[in-house]
Amino acid sequence: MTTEARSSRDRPMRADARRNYERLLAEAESAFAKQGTDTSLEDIARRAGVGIGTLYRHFPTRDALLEAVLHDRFESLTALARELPASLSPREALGGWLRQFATQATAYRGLPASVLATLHDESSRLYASCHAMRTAGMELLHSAQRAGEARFDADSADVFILACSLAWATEQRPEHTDRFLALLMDGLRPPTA
Amino acid sequence: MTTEARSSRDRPMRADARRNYERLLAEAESAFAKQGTDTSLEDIARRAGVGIGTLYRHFPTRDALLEAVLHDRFESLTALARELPASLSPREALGGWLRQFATQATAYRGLPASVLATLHDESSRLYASCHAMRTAGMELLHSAQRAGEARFDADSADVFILACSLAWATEQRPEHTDRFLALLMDGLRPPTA
DNA sequence: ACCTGAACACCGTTCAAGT
DNA sequence: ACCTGAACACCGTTCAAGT
Repeated sequence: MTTEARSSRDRPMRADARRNYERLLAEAESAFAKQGTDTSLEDIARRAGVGIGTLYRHFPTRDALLEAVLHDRFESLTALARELPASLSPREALGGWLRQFATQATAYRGLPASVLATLHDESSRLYASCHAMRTAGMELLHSAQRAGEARFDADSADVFILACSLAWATEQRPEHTDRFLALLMDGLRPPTA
Repeated sequence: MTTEARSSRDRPMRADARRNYERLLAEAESAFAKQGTDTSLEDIARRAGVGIGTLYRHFPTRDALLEAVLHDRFESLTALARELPASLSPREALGGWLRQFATQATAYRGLPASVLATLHDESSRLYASCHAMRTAGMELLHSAQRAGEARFDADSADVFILACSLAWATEQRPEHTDRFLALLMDGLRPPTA
């Protein structure tokens, strides 16, 4: 199954295999950044100087490769969601997290779509990593709701979709991130406030 | 240039050419609906029973084909934008139009992205047709702003991007269109109201 | 255990040859 | 004037053969 891909983080690898793994990761990172999440896998292998088969051995699907590239980002977003409430009001914490999420999710063109797509496919490696981040982030929504600082008629699935839409909009006009975010946050305000 | 594609609506065509044109349009419509805007052009030609060259002759680019398929939708959205203010308040007119826009833009998966992408490419046939619709729709935003029923710190380019994000979100959860729309409309409310 | 690249299937796009 | 389909370039994915 995904044993090969996993081993790179969990178990030792032969030196040449590890080197190939790292090279592929580095090239994938830069290719996704430059060309978007639908960039050519063959190109990545070529630039990394390995056969296409090697890419598939390490990353059996495009999602597996994307997950490896995104893993650290997702982890830090999860961590952020747990730290923010310490220093900010529930509403501010949610806003701060959404802002960071939108920024991170704009790193590669097409990422918001890829992230949402993965949530429909539990078998994907991206799913687990993404799910944890989503859960942590949406905990901030629940806190804000309990504190009466966010409306109740939007479940976390909705809000996560909106967060992705926000990222999608941000992708179109990065310089207006703050406006889009402000609008989303205003929309999330409880009706009576 | 685009003379061939144009001629189908403007000038007479040889009978066989017209038949091919109609068939291609019909197959494209159903292929876009079933497979999204990135569906295979070869497949469309095959289903229409014509050579791939014939598809390219009538529709030199994917956008040209998309435009032909979307033309009527865009025209009716433009018309709607002009009719709504007669019977509704400026704010309600904007909301009603956005609702219809989101619904229409969900007809084919990937459409919100295609529509936004086209606005960066003035030479595209889709551009003109899309631009007219956008202008008419965003006129409703300006009316609402003048009536004090929408905030001023969002220009029409922003709001159109948001409308596309709304459509994008709707694509993910069609059954929650109204919630997403309500949230957007609340976000557009003037701060003091 | 890992790597390679040929092989297969598929698509986008062009264009010479046909009617 | 229009149609056809072969030709070319490219990509995703698999797998037999190599070390």
